[in-house]
Amino acid sequence: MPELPEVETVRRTLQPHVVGARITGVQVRERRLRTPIAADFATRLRGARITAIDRRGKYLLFRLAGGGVLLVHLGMTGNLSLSPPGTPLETHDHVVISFDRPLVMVYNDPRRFGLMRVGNDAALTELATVGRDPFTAAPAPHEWRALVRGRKLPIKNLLMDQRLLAGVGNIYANEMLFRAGIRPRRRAGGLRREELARLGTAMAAVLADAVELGGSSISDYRDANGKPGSFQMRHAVYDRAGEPCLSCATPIKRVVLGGRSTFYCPKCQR
DNA sequence: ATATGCACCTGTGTGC
DNA sequence: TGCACACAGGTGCATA
Repeated sequence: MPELPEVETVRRTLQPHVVGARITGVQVRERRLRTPIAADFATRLRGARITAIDRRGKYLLFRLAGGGVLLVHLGMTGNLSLSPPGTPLETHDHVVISFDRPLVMVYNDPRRFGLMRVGNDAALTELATVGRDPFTAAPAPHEWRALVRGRKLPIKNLLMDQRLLAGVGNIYANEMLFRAGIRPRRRAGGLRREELARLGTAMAAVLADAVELGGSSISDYRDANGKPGSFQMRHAVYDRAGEPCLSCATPIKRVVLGGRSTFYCPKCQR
């Protein structure tokens, strides 16, 4: 579920409540995430004060006083939400963190594809391969050339390569290619200069709009306050197979690229 | 090095 | 109503 705009929305909605708070309790109800939650996870968090929340691609980094980091990835169905102490827990509420204020932060994740780890920046190996963040550090036009040079894979697959551009997932790769007028299957290295320029513009616009609207709520995504996003109302192609293109009314096509559903308008995207 | 396919896990929707 | 199957926002590993 959560791609860059959703993770950024969660970060923004957590920040005012959690930054400055001290962790007073950590309850791990289910350790079996993508990588099992370490045995000393709770011990290392207890007593720590959160000084900031950063984001790198789809990762959230809770900065802890003293140099530690709580690293969180929401996977496909992960969710971080705030609630008053004493709120009944629900199925798949795997981790509950309480603070020195009347507030708890709950990690819920039905499919358990997410990740929670405590360490320092150097010890968090998963951060080593995270590429540049297209929301806070969008590639300049001349940098696109270097990103795609010699690459034969479909441009959509390249957009979703977290080692290059961290944060773009299936929804937003589809949407930005529609806005750029480029077919998802086009070989990345074969795109012309003006197409790359259009893609850069489309990427910035789609991400900005999506963050502005609080992300996309397809089924169960909510921000930290339980509020859904509304960018799904703006989806031009994602999950619209057979429906008319919003621009030319041609039926939207669905194909599979890299094992992921891919949607495009055969007329507007060349 | 690069590209692809599948496994990981639970929930939901569809068709029989 | 039950059952089988396909599919879902992501990533990592095995395989060519």
